[in-house]
Parts: sequence; structure tokens; C-alpha cells
Amino acid sequence: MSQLAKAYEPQAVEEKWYAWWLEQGCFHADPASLKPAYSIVIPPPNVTGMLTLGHVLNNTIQDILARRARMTGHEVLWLPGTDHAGIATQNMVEKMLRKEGVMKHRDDLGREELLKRIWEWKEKYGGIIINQLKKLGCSCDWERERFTMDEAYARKVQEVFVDLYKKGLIYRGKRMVNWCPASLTALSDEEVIPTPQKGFLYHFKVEVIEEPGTFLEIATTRPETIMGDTAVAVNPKDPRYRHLIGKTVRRPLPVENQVALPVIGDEAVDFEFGTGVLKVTPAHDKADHEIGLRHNLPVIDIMNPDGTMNELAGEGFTGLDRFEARMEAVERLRQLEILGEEKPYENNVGFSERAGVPIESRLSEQWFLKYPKTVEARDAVRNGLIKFFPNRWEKVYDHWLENIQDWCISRQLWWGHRIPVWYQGDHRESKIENRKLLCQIESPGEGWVQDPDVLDTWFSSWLWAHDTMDDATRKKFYPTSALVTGPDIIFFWVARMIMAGLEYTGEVPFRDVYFTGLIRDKQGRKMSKTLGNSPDPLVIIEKYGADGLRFGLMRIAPQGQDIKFDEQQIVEGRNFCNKFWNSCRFRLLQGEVDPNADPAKHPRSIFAQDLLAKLDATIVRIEAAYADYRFSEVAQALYDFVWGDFCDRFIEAAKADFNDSTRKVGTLAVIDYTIKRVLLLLHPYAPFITEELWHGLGFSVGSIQYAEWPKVGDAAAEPKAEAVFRSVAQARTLRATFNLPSNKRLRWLLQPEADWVKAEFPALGVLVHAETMEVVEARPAGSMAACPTEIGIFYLPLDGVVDPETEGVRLDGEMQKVRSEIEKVQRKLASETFVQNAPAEVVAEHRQREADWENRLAALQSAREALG
RNA sequence: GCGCGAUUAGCUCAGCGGUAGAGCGCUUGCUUCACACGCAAGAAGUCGCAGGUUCGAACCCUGCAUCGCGCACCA
Repeated sequence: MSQLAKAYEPQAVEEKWYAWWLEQGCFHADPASLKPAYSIVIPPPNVTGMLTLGHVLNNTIQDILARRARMTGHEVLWLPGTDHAGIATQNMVEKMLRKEGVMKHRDDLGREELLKRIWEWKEKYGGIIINQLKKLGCSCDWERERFTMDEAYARKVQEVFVDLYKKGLIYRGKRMVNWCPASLTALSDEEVIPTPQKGFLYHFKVEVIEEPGTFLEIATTRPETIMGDTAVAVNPKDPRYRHLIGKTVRRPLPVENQVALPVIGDEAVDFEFGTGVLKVTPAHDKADHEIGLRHNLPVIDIMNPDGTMNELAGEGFTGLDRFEARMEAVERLRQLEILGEEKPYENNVGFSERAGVPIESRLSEQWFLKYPKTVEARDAVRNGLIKFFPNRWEKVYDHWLENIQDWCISRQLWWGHRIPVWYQGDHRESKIENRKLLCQIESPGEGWVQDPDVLDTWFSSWLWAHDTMDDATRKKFYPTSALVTGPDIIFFWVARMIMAGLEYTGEVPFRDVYFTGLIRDKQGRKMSKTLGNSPDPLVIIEKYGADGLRFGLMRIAPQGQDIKFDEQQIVEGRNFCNKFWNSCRFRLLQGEVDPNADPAKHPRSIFAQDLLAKLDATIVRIEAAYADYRFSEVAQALYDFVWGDFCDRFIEAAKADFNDSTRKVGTLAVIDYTIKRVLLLLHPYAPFITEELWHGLGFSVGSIQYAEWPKVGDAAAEPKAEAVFRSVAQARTLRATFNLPSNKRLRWLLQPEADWVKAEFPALGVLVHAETMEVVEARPAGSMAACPTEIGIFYLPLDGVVDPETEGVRLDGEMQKVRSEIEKVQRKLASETFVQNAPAEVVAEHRQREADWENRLAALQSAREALG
């Protein structure tokens, strides 16, 4: 390629290189490789998923790590796949089938048929998100793509169940569980999202049977459960009520059956809350259930699984939805004239994470897991065997493990891993102990029926780090190097994977865990479908290119902080790519690129020396940032170096060298050397454009992703170049002060401060956009604007441009500023305590600063005097 | 109630003990032979509040406030 387009055009480039990478097998991990291993397993997106900005962030980070590891000589495995996402997927397909009129309820189709339909859906649409990841440039080993319901993986899941059952860690029990009335399944505690709800605290009175005329006032948010009440509880320490313990009250509902309820004493009752009198509903509240157990209370379940009231709720309630029933109950209490206050009240109600409806506490028979290796899992993080970035999540993790509760792992769904348990006879037989049960994968034979339930999706995901690998792969790549995920699944997934890893491999599943932030919109709100504030990453890629999206997003993603997304940031990412593209294009206009350019072989200008030192500093900065997973810092370092040091300063100054054949060769060598390193450093962030330029400039015919990561050189800093750039800025300010258009070439004169400055006149001329750049040894005669700088005094002939008065005003203003700086420094130096206590070098620094400002003031003064 | 974050220029955010920074936006001037997805210059901040430590605090400590998150409670 000898010519590049004027602006970088990502679309064609991206498609071309991704296809080429796949064709070359660039992403395939070889377990037989002798290179050190680096591995990541993808947090498997739901098969129902569409790419969101959250995925973009998460997977860009993983791709950055993978690509950098390849360049630093590792054999890299980035293992991709998808999650069957039990509830989410089944809900979605059922909804679709209902909409299409195929069924009204899942029972219309039956288990076999529904599963067939879900599989069909999965085969057809399940790959969407995977293809979207390819658009992003993700370098996953697609030959190893896994699905949590792949045959081999599913078998592992069941084996683990059987194993844990045999170890006595899995048990079946009738317990209060979180029940989702929409999905008709039990949920784990982690799947319940407490959400503040505005409602009412209803007060109602009940009469004490033994003491007519004495009433207890009860406060409740759930009057619809009164029909399930089996006691009224007060705190035995509460002087208001303790004498009533042992008496009875009449339950007001259902009206036709106002049974007597005991008044019991239980310390769980908070007498500060409400009236201090609690109605106890053991069937529909976790805390009440515990009270019920303590007092041997009967349990009356008045609800159907779908949240409607059953016949035990009594006439007028049966069949009503729980919220309709609430209104009905309030109305009945009102009719009975026992309804008191209705206080507006806000409390937290648990919502089903997937279905978005309030969950019910419900007594139900489920499978539970007593977690294995909790102590070891805690220690692994405490002792630094696993490191969290940012480390504040370690505390959150530790706290959860400390208070860990058994995990309800059975789900009343069909889509998922079926529980490998077999019953002889009816599995729903009321007495558990009467039931014959076998825990094994294969059917024990005739007359045995498999448990109809499936396992919680996370019961399969927790094996993802090791059971996605075959033996050879595991040998080479496990434990994995890093895990990149969101903190929202620290309990769901990260903690459980650590326990599973320890239990089944004896090793932690990963070394470093990087928690990304959450992407929010400009106003700081969560991205959500209903708000419509969630931009489609594919549209963004279409507009700005994948590299622009990746770079722009990474630059504003500080470690583990939430990110306020603003499309403008992606525009900047795109602009950056274009800027670098154009610097390469500019280089090509000067002739062929030397892929092995070595600046050491040529004399070096001060600008070259400065640039190489800055390049080294940038590499150091980048390495340090990678060590702490500070990805935005890496991006910023590249941005600063490319745009500031390379384009704005070095290339601009170098333009003077292109007319000077003796300097040109060396300068081009420095440019080639620098571009090559920038391409390498930038590649993990912007894989497409760097591959395109790598080939376009002729660095190699192989992929850049296997080229060697740049090493830090030993270029010493060159303060002369810095001085030139600072001085040029001042000279440019002078020109702007007089409103001299920047396209106008001017006659400049410079009285140099030192001899070396004379050698840089050609560069200075370019930088200040000079018609001519003349050396003077003293202030020239005539009307001149003067600008004293550390490399000398710039003069601009003002004849006919501006009157000396304006110049006088400008100089006075400058001097004013300088004087206040001097004052500041002097005040500090005048403080004895400062001079005595501060380190010597700090004091010296201040002295130097004072001297510099004094010099500048003197120069300004002489310019002012010369003006007259 | 307990814990964790955040609070710096109009906006998004760096800086985390020694002259307050970047990008965007804004103002001014520029199509100067890489780039207007650009170049140059400029204006703009008592670094949430109050104390303390220190020669010196945006930075360390202690309170407080506001916003956000998690855990617990939630009759």
C-alpha cells in the first residue's frame, strides 16, 4: 500500500481482518505449546442475549488482556460460550409461543415438546450475541465454544450433583423458599431483589375473647394473609401486652369462619414497630414461619402457586389475585368496623430478578446445597491466592461467605439440567421418608420416575472455569489467569466458582478477578430497555468503528467505577484512531517505511531524543497501569503520547527536517521506530486499525498480534526540546495577542539564549509559522513586540500592525502575573519553618522557581523599557 | 442499622503530601502542502462542608452533608 485514505474507514477494514484472523487460526489455543499459558473463560452471556454496552466493556477488557498476552509470548486461551439461562430463556420462548398462539400454558405442549421448541429457538437465535462479539473484534478460540447444556458439560453438572449428594451436602427439604408466582418456581436468595414499594400499613382491631372489651390492634402490610394467620404475637417483655399472652382472639377473616387464635409471646416481635402486635402467618412469611415452628403453630397455605387465593382463603377470596385479595380484605375489615388507620408506608418488597414481580415466601419441597469449601474459599481471597481488582470487593466477598446460607438449587422449570434423582412411585408423596429415592444419572429401570425439576442455572455456571476444558486443555490452561466480570454476580458466580474449583480441582479457578463498573447513561441512570437509554453497540460500531468504540469506552472506564456513557466519548475514540491513521498517512507521503528502523544508527535531533524518552516513559506508564488493571490509564497514556508528543510536537518540528537531507534519514527512522511501537502498544485496544496499518506500512506479513511487545529503551530525557516547545507556545501566544491569523507567515527574529538554539532555527521557523527566522544578537531597532522565553527573546516587527501602546499593556499584564508568582514563592521561602523543615530538594526547587520567575520578569522589564 | 463507593473547570473524569490537570463544550483566529474526525491561542475551579495532623493538604485523620450501591431489617 502506498496510499492511505484521507480518513480511516473502519467498516471494510474490520470485516477483512476478522475473517483473516479466523482463517489463519490466530485465536486457537494449542495445549501442546511450549509457551507459558494465559487463559480466560468468558462470563457466558445468556443465549437469549443481545450485545449491550456492558458486554462491550467486559469483553473488550478480556480481549485486551488476551491480545497483550499473545504479544508478550503467551499461549492464549480465551474460551467463549453461552449460558442456557434457565428462567430467562424458558420465559422468553413461552411468551413467544403464547403470542404465536401455539399454546396457552406450557402444559398444553408438554415437557418434551416445549424443550424441542426451546432447542429450536436456541439453534436459530442463540448465536446472535456470539456473532456480535466477533464484530467487536474479540479473539476468542471459537473452536472451543461451549454451551452450558452441551452433552459433556451437562453430564459434568449431573455428576457434581450426584457427588455432592453422596457427600451429604445436597439434601431435600420442605422449607420456606422464595417463590416466583410468575415463573412458578423457587428462587435462590440471590435472585430476589429488594425493592422499595409504596403501600399502606393497615391497622385493625381484634377482641380478646377472655376479656370482652379489650382489644389488640394489629398493624400489617398484608391483610390478604389474615386468613392464613394462626396466632397473634407480642413481645413477652412488652408491658402493654404481656398479660394477654395465653389468651385468645378471634381472627376476623374469613367472615364465615372466625376461628380463635392464641396470643403468644415471642421475642422476635419488635415492640417499636407498628402497634407492637404481630399477626403470625406461618405459611406466607419467613419470620412468621420460624415463630410458628417455635410455638407449634399450624400452617395454613391460602395461596396457589401462581399467587391467586385458594379455597382455604374462604368465600369471596378464592380465585382472586393476591393484590385484589388485599383490597378485598381491607374492604371486609371496614365492613366489620374493625379497620383502623391506613398509614401510607414504604417498605422493601422482594422482587423476582427475572420475572420482575413480588416473590412470595412459600413453604415448598426443594433441593438445597450446603456449600463445600467455604472456609478454603474465604482463605483463598484473604491470603491473596486470588486477587480482586479493585480490592474493596474482597470485603464484600468475605462478608457473604461469613454469613452464607444453604443454596436452594431446584427450579420448577423444564429448560435446564434435570435433577439426577429417581423416585419409585409418586415423587410428590406427602411423606418424604416413605419414598424410595436414588441419586444417579441413569434411570434405575422400570417403575422409577425422575425428579421433574431442573437445577438453578448457576449450578451449571459454577463449573464453567474447568469443565469447559478437555483434559489436555485443562492441563495447560487451568487455573485460568484472570476473570473479568461485573460485581453484580460476585455471589451468583465468582464466589461459587471459587468453591467449585477448590472442591473439584483442588485449585482456585483463577488468579485475578477484575470487576468492571456498571455502565450508566449520561444522567447516571442504569441502562434499561424500558427507559430506552441503552444504545445499541452495533449501531455505534457502524458509526464509529469497533476500535473507536473500544478505545473511547476504555479511556473513560476507570478501575471498577461506574461509567456514565456519553456518545461523545466514542466520537473521541474514533477521532483518536483517525489522528493516528493520519500520522501514518503523513509518514507514507515521505517514502517507504523501514520496518527495522533503528534510531541508534543515525545522529539524533533534540526532538528525536525527546520523543524516544517520552516513548520509553509511556511504555513504563503503560506497564505500571496493566499491572494494576488500570485500563483507562493505558488508553490515556497512548492518547497523550500519540496526539501530544508524537503528532503535535515531534512531527510538527520534524517537518523542517524533510528539507534537509542529512537530518531526514534519521528523522524518518525515529518516526518508523515510533509508529511500530505505537502500533504494538495500541493493538490490544484497537486491533483492527493496528492490523491494517501494520500491513499497510509493511511492518510484516504476519499478524501484529503475534509481534513482540515493545520493551522500554534507555533514552535519556532531553530538556532542550521541552524548552523549545514551551518557548514556541509563548511565541504563538504573542502572535495570537495581536490577532495575527495563524495561516500568515511572519518575519520572526530571535535573540538566542544559548548557542544550541541556533541549530534549531529551521524547526523553530516551522513551529511558529515563520516567513523568515533571523538570528539577532541584541534587540533590533524599530517597533518590535518582544517575548522573552527560556531559549531566547522572540521579536515580532510590529510596523503597521499594532501600536506600541497595546504592546505595553500586554507586557504590563504579563509582568503582573509573573510578580504574583514571585510573591507566592517568596512568601513560602520567607517562612522559617518551611526552610527548616521541608526537605532540602524541595527548598532548592522553590529557590530555582523563584530565580526562573525573576529572570522572566527581568526580560519582560527590559522589553517594556525598550518599548519606551 | 452496618458496610462500600462518589463528591475537582459548564459536562465527563485524571491527579492522592510540595507551582490545580486532560478531553469535550465555550470564545478568538485559521482549509498553513497528514488529519476540520483538524491546527493555534484564550476564558473558566475558595478541589462538597467543618475541624484536625503537617513547614506545607484536593491528597492523610475525624465528623457532617448530598448522591449511588451492597448487606441486614422490613408486621
